[in-house]
Amino acid sequence: MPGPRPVSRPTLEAVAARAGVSRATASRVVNGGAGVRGPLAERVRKAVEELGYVPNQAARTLVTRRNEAIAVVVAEPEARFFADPFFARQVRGISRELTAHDNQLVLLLTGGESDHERVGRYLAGGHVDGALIFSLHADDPLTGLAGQAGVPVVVGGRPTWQDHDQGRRTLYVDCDNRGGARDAVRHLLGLGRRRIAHIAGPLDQPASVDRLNGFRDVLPEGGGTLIAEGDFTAEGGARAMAALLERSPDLDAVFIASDLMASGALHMLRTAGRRIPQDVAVVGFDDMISVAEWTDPPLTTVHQDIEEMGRLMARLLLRTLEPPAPAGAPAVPALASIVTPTRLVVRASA
Amino acid sequence: MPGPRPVSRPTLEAVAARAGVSRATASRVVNGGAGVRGPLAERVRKAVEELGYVPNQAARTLVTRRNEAIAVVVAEPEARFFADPFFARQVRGISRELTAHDNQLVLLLTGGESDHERVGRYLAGGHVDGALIFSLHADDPLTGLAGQAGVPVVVGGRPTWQDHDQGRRTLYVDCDNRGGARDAVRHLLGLGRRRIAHIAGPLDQPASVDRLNGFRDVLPEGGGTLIAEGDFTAEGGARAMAALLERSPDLDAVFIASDLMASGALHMLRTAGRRIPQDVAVVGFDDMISVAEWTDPPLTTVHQDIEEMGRLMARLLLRTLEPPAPAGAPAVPALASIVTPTRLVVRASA
DNA sequence: GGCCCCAGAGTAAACGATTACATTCCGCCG
DNA sequence: CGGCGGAATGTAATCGTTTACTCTGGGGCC
Repeated sequence: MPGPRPVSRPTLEAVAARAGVSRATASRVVNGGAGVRGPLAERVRKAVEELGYVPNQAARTLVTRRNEAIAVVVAEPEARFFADPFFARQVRGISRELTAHDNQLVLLLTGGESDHERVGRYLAGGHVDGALIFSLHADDPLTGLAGQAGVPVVVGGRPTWQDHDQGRRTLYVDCDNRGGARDAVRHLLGLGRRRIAHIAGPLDQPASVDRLNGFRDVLPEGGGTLIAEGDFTAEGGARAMAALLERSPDLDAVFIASDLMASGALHMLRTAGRRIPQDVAVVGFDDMISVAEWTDPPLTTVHQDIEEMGRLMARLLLRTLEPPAPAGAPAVPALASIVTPTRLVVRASA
Repeated sequence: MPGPRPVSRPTLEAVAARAGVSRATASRVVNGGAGVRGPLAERVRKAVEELGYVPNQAARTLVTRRNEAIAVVVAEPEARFFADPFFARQVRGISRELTAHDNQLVLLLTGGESDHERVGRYLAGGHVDGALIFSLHADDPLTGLAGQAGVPVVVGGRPTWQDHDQGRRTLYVDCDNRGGARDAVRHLLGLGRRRIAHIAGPLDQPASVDRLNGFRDVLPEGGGTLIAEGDFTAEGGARAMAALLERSPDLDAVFIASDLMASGALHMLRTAGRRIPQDVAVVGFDDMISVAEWTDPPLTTVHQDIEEMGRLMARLLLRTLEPPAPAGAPAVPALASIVTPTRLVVRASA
């Protein structure tokens, strides 16, 4: 037996009737009450209260063309992405910022190619005012889809195709991957290490490339046998570590492009009988506390403020949506992509 | 400079005009085309194609009172909940099921008390057709809010207040926590362990209580000094383990109510010089692969199919929303809460 | 004291779809 | 050959808001 059929919610009409005013006046009060005299406004507010009136968003959207909702689009060709705490945190920051501005968060998880069409349709359907896009790989068509649907976009992480016209224009928020990597490697040098290896993430992802470039900024000669490519999983980290140990048994430090890979690598190093940090010093990247603090030993790593990045993405997008400033207004700073700083957190592994 | 102002999307009116039919006919074709003759329908479809028409959801919702959207409400008084891979997986299952039925997922993260009012307003506003609610604690008013807003609800995990009238009626999806716990403890018994301890989750959460009850089903005498309460974090697991070791230094096995706590406990056991599983056998709960497979040694644990649970939640809710079957139709099975089975996965720790 | 003007309130026209109901058309049966 | 019925199509009401525009009344200025 289905529950009680939801009683039809009161409409603005009902509120107006109860307060003895016109629908227009009631509407004005509900939306801030500018231009309505005190006592009248009060009557309307009372009626709203008594009836438990809540505006019907569909009707409102229909006329204002505003949804007060933004989409978070997540490409997850591999299962990993969404389960990644990295992403979860970022969504949390986004949610905070959005609800602070009374916007809703619509989550779009896309699996394969077929889903892209669905997402495109959805964005084009005008369900949301803007989109925050996370895609793992270089060739992801999602951003293009959104753009051509006329939906403003901010992407998470630097896009690869900055050389395109569209790429250059695309707003993004990223952390200072390259600078963070430099700090990590300098720290290892400071500890007196001289055979420093690197486990990179998949090199079709800009973050991986940037971290690798940071490594090379400090160690231009560090090449070939001291670099291995992982896949941002613990298992991949272990495999890469094994490969490095075989090729360069004398390495005395590793900078690893993610904490998760680092946890796998630590595992492998222990298995190979290396003591950490005495024999091999290890530095990770991300500062995923649930990982970094609980490895054995606790991981020295490059911290990035993930939640803040999410917040910034949302803020940037919302600003994009604001109506262009009136002529006389104080000039707002132009909208631009954001790169947040990183910070080395020293624990026991290096 | 803002991008190109989004060109106004074509309306159904435009499609109708181009196809040379009335709006009504065009609408019928767009919604499945029942009762429209072949050639006409074809003309309409062509017009849709050429104009790139996408129905305006707001207008549609206004008249049908259907949103094709459901809310996922997550109480996260502590930061932990959302970052928990457990939850992420469940959302993934939900998303799969929803998009398979062309429904959208609206994510509502609620922080403190103040947020509850916001969520209540949102649900009452008729933005969504139903809600999936995850709350950590017993006294969470979210379910009540939704119910009183007339929005159908399915909750994740058994609610505590099953004794209430409302509680009994509330639909939920949970895994067989109690049975899983029994299997875990029986496994330890089978290994010849006799001093078996338990680290429980916070006992204001039903899942924790059920797992504890499963433990007691098998070991009714297992009491006092062999039970400690954790908080589902690795750190809390470590603390609880330390307490147990102090109170009962002779314990030879632990069943721990979550993998994350287990990882902390393993850490503590090693620190205390215990070999695993020789000195102390350890069984976890959840089978969070990213945790359980990478502990040292890999963790024996109780597997639950989290993604499937998410899928089931969504399916159950969608079924609730279906119009009541017409009189003559084959009787559909009554809607009921679901308890999914668990399965012991044996790795190296026990 | 008359006028102008403006702020405050009301009227009504959108917004873009769905759908009950009216109309038309056609084939078929008696 | 006329009328009947049902399927295909069109007409128009409706959903609940916002907002441009009109109307009203009263205060300030000359």
